Amino acid sequence: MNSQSIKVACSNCNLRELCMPVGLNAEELIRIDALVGTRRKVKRGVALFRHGEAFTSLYAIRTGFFKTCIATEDGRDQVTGFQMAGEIMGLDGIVSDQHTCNAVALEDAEVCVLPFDSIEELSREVKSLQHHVHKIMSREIVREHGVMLLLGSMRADERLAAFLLNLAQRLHARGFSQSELVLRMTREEIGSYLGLKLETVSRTFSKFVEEGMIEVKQRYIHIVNTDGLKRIVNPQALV
Amino acid sequence: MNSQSIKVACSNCNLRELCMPVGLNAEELIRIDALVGTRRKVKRGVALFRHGEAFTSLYAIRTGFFKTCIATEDGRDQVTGFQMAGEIMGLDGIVSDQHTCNAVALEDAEVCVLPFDSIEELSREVKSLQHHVHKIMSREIVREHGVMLLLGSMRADERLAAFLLNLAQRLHARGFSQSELVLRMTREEIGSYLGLKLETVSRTFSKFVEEGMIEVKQRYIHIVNTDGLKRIVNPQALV
DNA sequence: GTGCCGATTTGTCCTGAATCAAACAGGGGT
DNA sequence: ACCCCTGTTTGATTCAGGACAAATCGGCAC
Repeated sequence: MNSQSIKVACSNCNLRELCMPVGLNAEELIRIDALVGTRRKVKRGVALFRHGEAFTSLYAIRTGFFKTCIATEDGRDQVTGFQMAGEIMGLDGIVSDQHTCNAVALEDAEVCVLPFDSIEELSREVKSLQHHVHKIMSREIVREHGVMLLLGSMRADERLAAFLLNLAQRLHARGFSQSELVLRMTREEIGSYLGLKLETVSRTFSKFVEEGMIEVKQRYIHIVNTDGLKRIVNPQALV
Repeated sequence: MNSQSIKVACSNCNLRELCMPVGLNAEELIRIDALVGTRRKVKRGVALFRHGEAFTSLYAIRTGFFKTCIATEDGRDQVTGFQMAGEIMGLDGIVSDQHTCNAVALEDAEVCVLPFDSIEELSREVKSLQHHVHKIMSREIVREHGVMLLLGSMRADERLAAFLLNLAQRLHARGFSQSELVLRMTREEIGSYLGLKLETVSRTFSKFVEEGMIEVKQRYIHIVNTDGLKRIVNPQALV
């Protein structure tokens, strides 16, 4: 067993508290090490999978940052999410055995390939894995409910504030600062996700800067007034 | 075994081709009959479950029509979906062991209560059930992607056309006409789902009537020109 | 039948975000 | 160091949908 094969295992992955193995005990953890068939590196700008491709596996992000988006034949394009280390992609493919969206790396990335057959097989034996898989899918459904709320009923500034707070919170859970972040996506991609045009995103950033909520230097964002942003999203929340 | 207990079984439910048992063979079908713990009648306007309540079961709709919606403390309210016979509700509750949205009956309804513990238990033994549960969750994720596309990038008339076509298609799959339908929800609920105000929904209906696309009489809708509606949603689709 | 009330339609005006346009970075390659 | 190209900012204008208001409709209780 060389150092490479040791590394390809959930049990010594530093993301195990965030990723597939959450909630598993030591013994179960060892059992799911076998889930990770291979690793795959994905260069910035390259698709991990595309709409229409056969679905075989879920993907757990080890490093890097992705967007998922759906594109219609008439040229519409909607970013459906941004994914970071420890998050699972590919759930959309299960229902029809083919992917229904594109997953594109926004920076050089590495993913663990989790063959779905193996996940189902092991899920039948390891109760806590089964339940965790259900939770992962349920979490995605709930996340999307939140996006629907955002898209259906929020103003531009509310959407952007919610977006920044969400990103910061997820990065914080991964050990990064909760007030400083580097955006991996363009203003246009943010706009697509939030149902806004890139100019509106840019203007709203500028407005937040004027109001002293944040500092912006290109993709770098410093959240100066977290409570202020929270108040924008939900005026009642903090009195 | 009386006639009542015979009826409480997937194997003689006329929705078995649409509901939980899809893809199961005769033997498996009998095994999942035991899943249905009880039936529950829900009067129009009453909540089957509410945000914050403990999650214990999924619900399969036998008869009736529901909406699911999330409400925020600041009074925002977003309809996240409309559900009809054969569809499964409650998936949002798995991740945190409590429901995160409200499910309200839009007409008198009856649901099958499927204790989630039992589903997981049986899923570990019946492969095809396991896979079907995964598909149901994946389908919901994909559906929500579609709603995100709609909310993020479509105009009012495109949203409403897509909504009508989707309803008609689902009703058709249940043996109803594909061109006539009776809306179970108010203009306001449609608007909430589509990210529009009720006045805009009403105006857009009127516009469709003027253009000869549909006929409207209160909640009754007759789709006169399906292709016309499809062209509104996607101009490229039909040449 | 009458009256009430919620749902819907329609009208008018207004506004937030889109559109169009132009200037302005900044980074990478040569 | 230079240029090019992509991404971003900012300005001016437009417009789709929202907000507000009023009229109409229909069902239901009495």
